[in-house]
Amino acid sequence: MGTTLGDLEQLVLLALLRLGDDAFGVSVQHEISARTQRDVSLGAIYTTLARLEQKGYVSTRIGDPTPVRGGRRKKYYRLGASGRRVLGAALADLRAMSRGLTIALDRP
Amino acid sequence: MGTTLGDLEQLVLLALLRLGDDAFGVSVQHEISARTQRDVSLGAIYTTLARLEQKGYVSTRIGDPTPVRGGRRKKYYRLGASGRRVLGAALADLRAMSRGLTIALDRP
DNA sequence: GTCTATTTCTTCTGAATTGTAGGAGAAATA
DNA sequence: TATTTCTCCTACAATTCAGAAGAAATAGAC
Repeated sequence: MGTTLGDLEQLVLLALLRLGDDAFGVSVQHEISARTQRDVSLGAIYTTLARLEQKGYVSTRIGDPTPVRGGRRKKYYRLGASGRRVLGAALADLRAMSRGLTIALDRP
Repeated sequence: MGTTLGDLEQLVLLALLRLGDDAFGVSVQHEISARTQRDVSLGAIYTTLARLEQKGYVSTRIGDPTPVRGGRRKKYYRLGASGRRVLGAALADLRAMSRGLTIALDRP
């Protein structure tokens, strides 16, 4: 049981960073689909979030209900110190491997 | 069964790019362990290479025996056009998700 | 030359981890 | 009660992983 992250785990953790205090299941899905070419199902998002929580990489809190029809209480996720560290390590590894390789990297 | 890459697949493909004409199982492992903090077993490297070949992302050729004791013939791997494209897409997604963050993928 | 030892590299195998989709369920307002 | 939003559950597919076994090459002894 190493400390490495899968590729979806990396994307989800990055989404948490971007979203700050407004990171919950649906908004994470939106963030990923808006910025990448991947369309990930909500089920995949939630199972990934649950696993990251179980590993201690993210913490959660239950939000207040919103005055919107159907506005169920959201479960907010937040990146913890260990999660940030592991994510940084994963990205650092990719950076190290791709350093100097302008060919593959700058290709849109 | 999409066209997404696992995180080890990404590292292996990057290693192939770096190694050029000298990419075989053991050298891929060396390249990754030399540049990253990950220590990946040879078995993991070979299963990943085989899967990438099966997907058509890499091509292979069998090399000549080398004049070294134990110099078994190597199986050389080379990144193909589709592999390069998929790798570029995976890295582009990560870049898009980390753009603007201090933890960014392309931080100097 | 042939046999054996040794080294290098590859392949196999089974298990653990991670990724995935779809639908059921819960919780909120109208 | 109806409707909407969001979460959770479940089952399976794909990827990652380590360790052991296997194959292929040279070197040295005889």
